Amino acid sequence: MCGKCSPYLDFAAAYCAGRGLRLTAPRAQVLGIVVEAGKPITAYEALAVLGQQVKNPKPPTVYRALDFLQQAGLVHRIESLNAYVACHGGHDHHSSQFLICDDCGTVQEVESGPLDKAIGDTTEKMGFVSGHWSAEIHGSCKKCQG
Amino acid sequence: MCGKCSPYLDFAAAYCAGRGLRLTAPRAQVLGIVVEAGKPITAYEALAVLGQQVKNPKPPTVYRALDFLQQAGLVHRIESLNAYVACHGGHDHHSSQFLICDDCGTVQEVESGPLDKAIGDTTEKMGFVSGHWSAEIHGSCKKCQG
DNA sequence: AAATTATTTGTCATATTTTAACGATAAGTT
DNA sequence: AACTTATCGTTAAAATATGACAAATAATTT
Ligand SMILES: [Zn+2]
Ligand SMILES: [Zn+2]
Ligand SMILES: [Zn+2]
Ligand SMILES: [Zn+2]
Repeated sequence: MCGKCSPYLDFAAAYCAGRGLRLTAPRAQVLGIVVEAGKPITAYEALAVLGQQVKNPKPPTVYRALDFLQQAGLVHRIESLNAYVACHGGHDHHSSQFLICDDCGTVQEVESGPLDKAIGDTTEKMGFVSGHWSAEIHGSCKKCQG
Repeated sequence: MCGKCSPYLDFAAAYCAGRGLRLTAPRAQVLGIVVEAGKPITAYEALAVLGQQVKNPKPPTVYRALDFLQQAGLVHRIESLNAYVACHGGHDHHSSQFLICDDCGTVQEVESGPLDKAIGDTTEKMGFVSGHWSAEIHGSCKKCQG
C-alpha cells in the first residue's frame, strides 16, 4: 500500500460497490500489489508480495483474485508476458492496447480510436463477431532510446 | 504429412534454403504437424503427434523447433491460447492479426493495412519504436453464427 | 581431406504457470 | 433461523516451458 495505490483502491471500492461486485480483502490486497508494482507483475511475484502481508498464501488465492479483477476490468493480463497490469483508466472496455517496452519492462496502455475502428472494420468484413481483443505492441519506449 | 501440408513443406524448404536457414528433420516434422492441425495446436499436443513419428520425443525438441519456426516466420504463436498456427502466407512480417473463434477453435490470420497504419500512428505519437506486435481478436466466426 | 569451429540434437531433469477438488467460512435471502 | 450462494484456504496435480550438457551433425578453415 502506498500513496499511488491508495487512491486507486478507493476508486476500485466505489467502482465495485456501484456494480454489485465484492472487492474482498484478498482481492483488494492483490489489486494493491498490482497497482503498486507499476509495471507488469506475474502471479507468482504477486504471491510473493502477498506473502509479506498474510501468512503463507497459496497460488489459487492470487489467481482467483486476478481473475476477478480482470473480469471487473480493473486489471489486464498481458498475454505475451504472463503478467498483469492495472487498468490505467476506470473504464469498461473489452479491448486493450499495450505498448510494451522490452528494454525497461514498462507497459503503457493506450486507447486508439483508429485502431479500434480498424479492427471493427476488419471483423465486419470477415463476418466475424468480435468479443474482446487485445493488441500487444513490443518495442522500445521513448525513454529507452538514445 | 498429408495433401495439405506437403506443398507447404515444399514451400518452406525453398523459403529456408533461400535464407540460409536449416529446415532440419525435427523442424520439418513439427512444421508438418502444425500445418496439418489446421488450427492452433499446443506444444504438448504437437509433442504427442510427433511421438507417433519418432520414438519418445522430449519437450525441448518441440519447443526448439517451434522457436525456430517462429523466428523464420513460418508459424505464429497465439499468446492467448498458448498455441501455434502456421503462417497463412509466405511473407516476412513482424506483426500479425488473428480472428480467433472461441466456438469452433479456428483461427484466421488477416492482414489489415488500416490496422497496421493505426498502430504505426499510435506508436509514433507516443515516441515508441515498435518491434513486433500482434492483435488477437476473440469472438465468433462467420460459420458459428445463427 | 583433415582439423577446427559452430550449430543442432537427444536426454536428463527441473522450473514455471495454472487449475481441479473439496470442505470450511462468510455473505446474501426468504 | 434456515437456506442458498459465493468466496476462501488448502491440498494436490496438471499444463506449460526452460537449463544444462554431452553426443552428433553440419559448416568452415587449414
Ligand atoms: Zn484498461
Ligand atoms: Zn523503456
Ligand atoms: Zn503470418
Ligand atoms: Zn467458429
